[in-house]
Amino acid sequence: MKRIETVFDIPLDKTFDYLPGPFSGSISPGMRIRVPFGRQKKTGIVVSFSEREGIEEASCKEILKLSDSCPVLTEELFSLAVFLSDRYFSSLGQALFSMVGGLAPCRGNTVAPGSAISVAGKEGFKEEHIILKAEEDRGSFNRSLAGKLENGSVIFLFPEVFQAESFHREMTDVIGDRAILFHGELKPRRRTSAWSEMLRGKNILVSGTRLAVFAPMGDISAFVVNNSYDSSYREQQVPRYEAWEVARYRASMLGVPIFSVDASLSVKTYFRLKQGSLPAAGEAAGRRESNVCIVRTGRKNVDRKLSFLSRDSVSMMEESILKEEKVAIIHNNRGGSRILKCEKCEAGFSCRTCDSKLVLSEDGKTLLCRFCATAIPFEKKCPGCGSRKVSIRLYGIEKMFNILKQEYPSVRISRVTSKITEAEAGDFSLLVGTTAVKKYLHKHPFGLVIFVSSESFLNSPGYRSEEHFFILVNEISALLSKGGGRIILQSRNPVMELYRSLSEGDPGFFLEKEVLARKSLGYPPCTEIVKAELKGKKAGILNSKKKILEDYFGEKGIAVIYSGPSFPPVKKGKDTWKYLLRPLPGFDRRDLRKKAYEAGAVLESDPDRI
DNA sequence: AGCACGCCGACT
DNA sequence: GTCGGCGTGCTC
Repeated sequence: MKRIETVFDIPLDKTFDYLPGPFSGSISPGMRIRVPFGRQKKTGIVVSFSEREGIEEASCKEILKLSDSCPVLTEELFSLAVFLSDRYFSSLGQALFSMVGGLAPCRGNTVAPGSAISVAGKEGFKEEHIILKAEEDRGSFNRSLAGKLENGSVIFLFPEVFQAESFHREMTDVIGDRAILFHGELKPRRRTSAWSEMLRGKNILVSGTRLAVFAPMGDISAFVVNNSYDSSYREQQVPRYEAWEVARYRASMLGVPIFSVDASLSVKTYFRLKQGSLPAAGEAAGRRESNVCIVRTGRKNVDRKLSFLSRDSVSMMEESILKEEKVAIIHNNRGGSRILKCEKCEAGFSCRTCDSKLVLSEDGKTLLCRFCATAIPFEKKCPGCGSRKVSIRLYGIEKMFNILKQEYPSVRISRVTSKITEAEAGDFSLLVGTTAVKKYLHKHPFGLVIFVSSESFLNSPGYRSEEHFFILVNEISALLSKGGGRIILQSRNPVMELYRSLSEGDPGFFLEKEVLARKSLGYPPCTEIVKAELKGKKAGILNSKKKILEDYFGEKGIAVIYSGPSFPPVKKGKDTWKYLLRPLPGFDRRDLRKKAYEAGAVLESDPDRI
């Protein structure tokens, strides 16, 4: 009797065999089926048939029902799932379910027999990066790339749903229902109908978020990724894929081009450009006219009443308000944003091992290095010269908002944080908030954007904090450039390459330095790192699991960069252990995953946050 | 992953 | 004395 080999959304690579029962003639690989699984019922995905009769027939259960009347996955997506499971440490089942897990049962429409993948051959693959001078140019780039539609379907990825929706509306006006919107926030029914239209259709233009990288058309002719460095391209659940990377892999397998339309260079893009693995798109690495101005803040030049702004910032702000331009004040509120500065010496808060900046832990008790495992207790004095003249300032959005309202009673001031909705923000001419104000910069012209404390961004832990700030400022710079808006970066000590790059509009200073740092310290994009998270309550059991992992790391030459709950500080209880690993190139990914599974650890390749 | 079974610690 | 959290094992 024929067996149906099935995989599930569980971290096991094993396939489970079922008997077709009454559905014998109507099952094919790529369909989802409902089956008994232990004491529960589960949905699985059929991967193949086997004729094996060896195992006892009795232990093999029958399929309960078919979830789909036709396959929801193509052969190409199957092989993409193999890539996902290998690259991002998941089972094949988890990879397949990340593509079609959210779909309602798919009924009534059969895939046209001719729609099997036409493998175009690898020669059509190329990677191109477009760096926008102004955000307004994005539309025309995307529209021109939509011209590729003549040769087959095109997938457009956007970081946020609202951006995908707006491009989709625009495209619907041009090509009608050949424009399809696809993202994870669609209700199952709409998501399913979009999926089956993509399965059957030709010359489709898909606009979507990271999930749309799995759009199932058989005639894909190009991928377009907007702001390809954006952190929302990273899936937070297993498999923790990165959509730009998946798109690139898919493009290379299909032999089609991939375009990135970016408001900023990222370290990764720059690294690839430098390696020569990318054709430099125009002046990708070149300069743009800068609208960024650095303002050094210190005792002497802060405003009397608005103590979080320098006098220069205040006068520029008042000037803008008089001209009836909108002004935004941005502050990174995370963890209270402690700003450390020694009044006596310059080098006080640097790590002795790797010369990187030290930051204060959330509890304020420890100084932590953003790159290595250095952690020294903070005793309210400068670790360099011992001076007690160390300033720790703490500002919040709320406090700044109240002070501003008091000082400018006639100005319409609004607050923006991730928790405050647009309606609540209302009409305004002065906006105070976290990076959530970015959304407003898209929707209204602004004359001035002030970063209260660049340090509040740069001091957040993680090897990419400088890069994130660099990208954020470049994005805002692109948003403001057409309207002649300006950016002020307040900083207590603006001496890094980063500031020079931003103020001179030349990304090279920062990117060059950053690539060198990543290279010598062994961080992405130069070296792959893997984060392993281990949970456990009882010390004894936890230690035995830790031992499984640590023995394995030792045996395979996998370097552990740090471990234990002391670094970085773990917020959610004391029961999570994190390892940051630096495996040797070409390591056995499947084997590492197997060991991690044994120890109950979750792996993430090249994590953004460490 | 999710569920049941089974082991030790603190409670009426 | 049991209740329950957590660790372990199994799923065709």
